[in-house]
Amino acid sequence: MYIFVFNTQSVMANQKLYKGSLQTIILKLLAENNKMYGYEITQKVKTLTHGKLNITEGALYPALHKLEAEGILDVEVLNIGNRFRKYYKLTEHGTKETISRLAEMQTFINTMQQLVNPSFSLE
Amino acid sequence: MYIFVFNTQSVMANQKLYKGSLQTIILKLLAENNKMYGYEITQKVKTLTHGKLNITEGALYPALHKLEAEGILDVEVLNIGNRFRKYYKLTEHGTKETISRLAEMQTFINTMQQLVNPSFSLE
DNA sequence: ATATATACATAATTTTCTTATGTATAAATC
DNA sequence: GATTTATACATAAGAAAATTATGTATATAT
Repeated sequence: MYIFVFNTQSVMANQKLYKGSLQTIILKLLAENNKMYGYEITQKVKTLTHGKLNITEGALYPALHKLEAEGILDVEVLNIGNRFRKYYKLTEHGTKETISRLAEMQTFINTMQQLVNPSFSLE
Repeated sequence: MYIFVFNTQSVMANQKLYKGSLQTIILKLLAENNKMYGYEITQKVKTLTHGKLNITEGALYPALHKLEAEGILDVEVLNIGNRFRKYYKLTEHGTKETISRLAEMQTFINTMQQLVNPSFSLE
């Protein structure tokens, strides 16, 4: 006999809300950690958000490829034993872009906070 | 001779970030204002966000119709002179749903704030 | 020996938006 | 008076960004 208990309140709130913020999250992590590989990013985000945000591979890898194609990220393939890892890091342009995206994210956060709960506002 | 000046920094930051939050914004406004019509919602959001968020009609009306179909909103059609307006208000179920969605939004905001700038965190 | 974790990738589908288009009345401007 | 802008609804086509499903392969833990 098994009893499963899920705390749906604390885990995986509304994943939908994170739509549109994945790229900014990736850029912020790379700004802090110099170079990271995809799987590492998913684990780091899971840890930092206490499991609230789980980046799926189907979202992550296309996002990394796109950022690379846009010249925001550089990639370096390293052999680790018998397998490979693709390490990503910010280009010079990517660093500028990150600063800009983080500013936009802060504006967004402030605006949403103001909208949903004016009393929490910093203004 | 015309000179156009746009301040692209303060107006319309990254509209993409708002993806997924439209329904919650609508619900919050209806919780505060009892009943509102579509156009009124777009104007209210524009004012409250100082022009940072402009809800398009192509996004708004389908969202209202969906919330109504889900039993979250009730609609009442009123004649104003020679035209009509569709006033929306929260159902009983919609009020509960709003409380839940606002809690999810607050969790999202806190998580994103923590991610992009840990020093701003309230924790 | 088997299951789980690590590590990449892509295709099909879904969701949610933008952009474009359409209709119609009211008010403001030229 | 004519024209533009604002008010007020609606939907269709297309784009963007995700989820879900599937695939491959090695390393580690049970």
